[in-house]
Amino acid sequence: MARPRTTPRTVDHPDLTQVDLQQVMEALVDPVRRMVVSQLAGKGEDMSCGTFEVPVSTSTLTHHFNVLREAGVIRQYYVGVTKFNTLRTGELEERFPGLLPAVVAACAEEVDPGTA
Amino acid sequence: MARPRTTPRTVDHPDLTQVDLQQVMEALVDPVRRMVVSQLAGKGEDMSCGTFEVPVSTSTLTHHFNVLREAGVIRQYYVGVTKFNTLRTGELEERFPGLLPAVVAACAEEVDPGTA
DNA sequence: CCCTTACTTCGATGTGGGTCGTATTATGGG
DNA sequence: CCCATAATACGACCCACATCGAAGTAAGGG
Repeated sequence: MARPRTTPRTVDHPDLTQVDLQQVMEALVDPVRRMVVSQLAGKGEDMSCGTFEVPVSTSTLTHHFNVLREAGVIRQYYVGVTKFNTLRTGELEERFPGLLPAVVAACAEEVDPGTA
Repeated sequence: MARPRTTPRTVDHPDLTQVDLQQVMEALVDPVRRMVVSQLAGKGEDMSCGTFEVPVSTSTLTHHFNVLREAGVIRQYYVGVTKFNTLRTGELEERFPGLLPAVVAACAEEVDPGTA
């Protein structure tokens, strides 16, 4: 019986009760991180880290994902060598009602003023 | 007939159409500025600059008022030597629906978790 | 096994912004 | 007129953070 070569890579996520507004605001104030959130919300499905359209290097992008994850905005999980990202929409809504939708809507409106 | 000694002091305010999300987010990400916004929203009436409870010097507070005003979050006007502040609630709601209420609610919830 | 793919880690860098103290200006009262 | 009050302007300081490139690690395919 083959023992697993390595432990499957896991990712830690904070409970939303232990995330405060300051953290979320700091996560959402960066334009690149808002792009990530906006693209996740727009796509409606999980996206791998490499598929985001952002004007920064991959190492910088890794940093942004960390910030978003630690602020409880996104959830991440590995599938093989690829890391996927989801918005923690429902949990965030419970913790900070209306906040994420308002920001996402404002992002969308800036990208395409007609759509809103 | 006494001519006015000086022109009455006026304050410039941006039109909300020329304020972008980045500016508003940057304005609201600072905890001191959120205290200002929160106290304004909680009080329900205009407040003079000196009546806010914030843990910074008056010169720093002046800076925060400037940032909030330039981001279109507050409106300021002089009455004699005193400067008053109002939230531009309605205009902001039109520009970024739901954003200010969500932030204000989150602030209030942090200060007093029971009230929400 | 090696190689590629996908992402991370680390260290260095630069800059923006929050902070303060001091000096200054504006208004109103005595 | 002079002074007190309210707030601003200015300059300096400091630190957090976004950014990058280069090197590292982990999974999977041939």
